[in-house]
Amino acid sequence: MTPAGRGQCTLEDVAARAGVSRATVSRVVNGSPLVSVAARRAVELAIDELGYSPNRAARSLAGQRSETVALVVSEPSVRLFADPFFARATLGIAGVLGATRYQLVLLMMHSDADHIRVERHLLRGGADGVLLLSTRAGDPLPGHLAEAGIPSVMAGRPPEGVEAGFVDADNVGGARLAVAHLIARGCRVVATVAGPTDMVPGADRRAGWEKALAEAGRSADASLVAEGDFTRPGGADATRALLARRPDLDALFVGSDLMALGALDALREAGRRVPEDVAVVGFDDSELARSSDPPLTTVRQPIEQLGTEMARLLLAQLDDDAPPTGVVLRTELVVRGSG
Amino acid sequence: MTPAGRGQCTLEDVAARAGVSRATVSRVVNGSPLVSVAARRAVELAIDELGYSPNRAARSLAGQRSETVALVVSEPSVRLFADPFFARATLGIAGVLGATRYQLVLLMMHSDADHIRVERHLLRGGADGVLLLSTRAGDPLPGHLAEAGIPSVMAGRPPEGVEAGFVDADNVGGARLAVAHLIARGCRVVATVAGPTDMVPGADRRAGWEKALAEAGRSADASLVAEGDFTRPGGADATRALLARRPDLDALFVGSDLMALGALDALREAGRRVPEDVAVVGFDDSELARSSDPPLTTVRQPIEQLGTEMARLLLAQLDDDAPPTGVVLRTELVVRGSG
DNA sequence: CGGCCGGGTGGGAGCGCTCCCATCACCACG
DNA sequence: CGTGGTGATGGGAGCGCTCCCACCCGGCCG
Repeated sequence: MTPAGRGQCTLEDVAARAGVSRATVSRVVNGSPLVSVAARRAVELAIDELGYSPNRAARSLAGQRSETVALVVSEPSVRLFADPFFARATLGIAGVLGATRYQLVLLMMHSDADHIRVERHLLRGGADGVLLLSTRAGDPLPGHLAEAGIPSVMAGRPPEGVEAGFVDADNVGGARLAVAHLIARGCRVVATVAGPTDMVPGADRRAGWEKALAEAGRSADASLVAEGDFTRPGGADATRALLARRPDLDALFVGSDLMALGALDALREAGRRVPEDVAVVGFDDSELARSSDPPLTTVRQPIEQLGTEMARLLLAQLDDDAPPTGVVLRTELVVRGSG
Repeated sequence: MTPAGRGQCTLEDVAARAGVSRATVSRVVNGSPLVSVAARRAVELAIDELGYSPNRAARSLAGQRSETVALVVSEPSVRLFADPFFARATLGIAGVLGATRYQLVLLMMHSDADHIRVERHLLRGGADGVLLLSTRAGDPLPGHLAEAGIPSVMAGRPPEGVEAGFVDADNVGGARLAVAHLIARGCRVVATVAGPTDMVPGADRRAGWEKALAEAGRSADASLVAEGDFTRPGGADATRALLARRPDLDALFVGSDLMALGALDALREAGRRVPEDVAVVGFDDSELARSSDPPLTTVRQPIEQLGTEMARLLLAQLDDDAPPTGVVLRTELVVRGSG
């Protein structure tokens, strides 16, 4: 049986068939320009006939690379963004990476032990590049990767002082949009249920709220802020606290759709009508926003595009060794019934 | 500098330090029993001191294995189960696999071209085992993998004639539960919005509906079935068709929560009150079910457990070469406001 | 007491690739 | 017509591991 069978065929086989040396075939496969047109054609023909495809393990062993991109996700965030954030971003990432020689390896961190395991693996060269889908501010991983010179791209702005590529939705801008909308609607007291301030999106959305208030000549009084934990009950609790503190509030900008649902719960419970008594705007435009009662006015971020951009930025570092850069994606306001 | 630095250290280094040969170290690492206690201890000590961990690429090159488990997902289904199905199942899978030597590689199939690429890659030995997270009935991939002798586990029952491991939720049983509940509630005309019959869960849930009706001594008349495509508008359309055909219906079992939301839309539009005029039960217990108006009574399936079981079954095939087996997970009824 | 068996061990030959270097043809120049 | 490039090529030495085989040594049998 010829080497053409299922049992893989090697560079050597191709070389023999094309009447050239192993090295020349390798050059063709890796796109080196130092090959004559005739040789290149012969090799390409042989590759087609034999159905050759390079052996990953051999390639990465000899080349001291892993041919792998790691997608790092920490578990709590998967649960948190229980809405399709993870799935959609991954979709975008896989779409871009599927067309390259890189394999996408999933690294989920459940426990602290996982955290250590994952970091060791990456620092050991377990992946050529790293995509960080969700990290808390204060997580040392991005910094360590940068120090080790391992290309990486984060979803969300990197913490201060860390030189990493990133793709972020325009959280500040989106929040401003939302709050400006509430003000334009005639609301006088615009409070906010903010996400945890130790998470960048939480902090940024809150900053956008402040900015919009400042631009309208209003002050962002501390009594107008309550912090939630990005969950539905958390949003409800924060809203109750706000209601107790500021019974005069007539608008609520909430740092995530999930928390906004909690806010709706609390408002209903308090007998406030939405949007007549209190207008509510969320953030994310998750699936949930469409089916709540009333449907949620919210800020949409292009999640799938976030994934594709992350992959693209990483590839630029990996293949064209471009320096790490950042991209900010535009967000838009989706007006529904709640505000 | 000793080989202990960041720059990896090899079997040979460990062997030198422990005063044994490379082969002996390899035996220890791979758990061979043919090593004396003294040698084993010396090697383990050396490994700890040097912080050795084996090189994946070398191992898989020499061992003719890939040390990899592929998670295959087709894109349309990610979009469909836009609810956290994918994320949660993946969580379960990664949790189990993280503790093993296998890497989890993500393979998403966007286009038909991807389909071919993925199949070729797998049939070439691109992964030691395969986890199929979502496949349509009629997809040849599971069959091809089985023929090639590549261990695999599917989410959902495999198509007829294919010998593959699988983990399935008890769709039939869950549907029976739901319909029995509607009947016990006093509903007289229980119709169903079924999922596409070419998808196993769609067909099974419909079968459960029929079974429950039969058990109650009622006939599953064809006029009581409309097929949706697992989307919200699809569910609404199917419901409209049912309403036109059977204005007397007073209960609806819907094959997914997303379609059930569509059903609620259509019922509201037709002026029917839920659950007073028409009781509605969904399937999945997605996030959405909790926040709809009224909250959806639905059938819960243990998605994360589905993932862990899939991983476990695959590992059994891989490491203990157990034959492929199937597991069916219990579903339960969650009663909320809609039925 | 010679042979034989078998657990424990070391050496060596790859796995399929990349990359460096030597080689060689060929051209242009002095 | 020699010399020095320069572009194209082949050969060889690994990358770090697994696995086969040969080896050595002790105990036990005949």
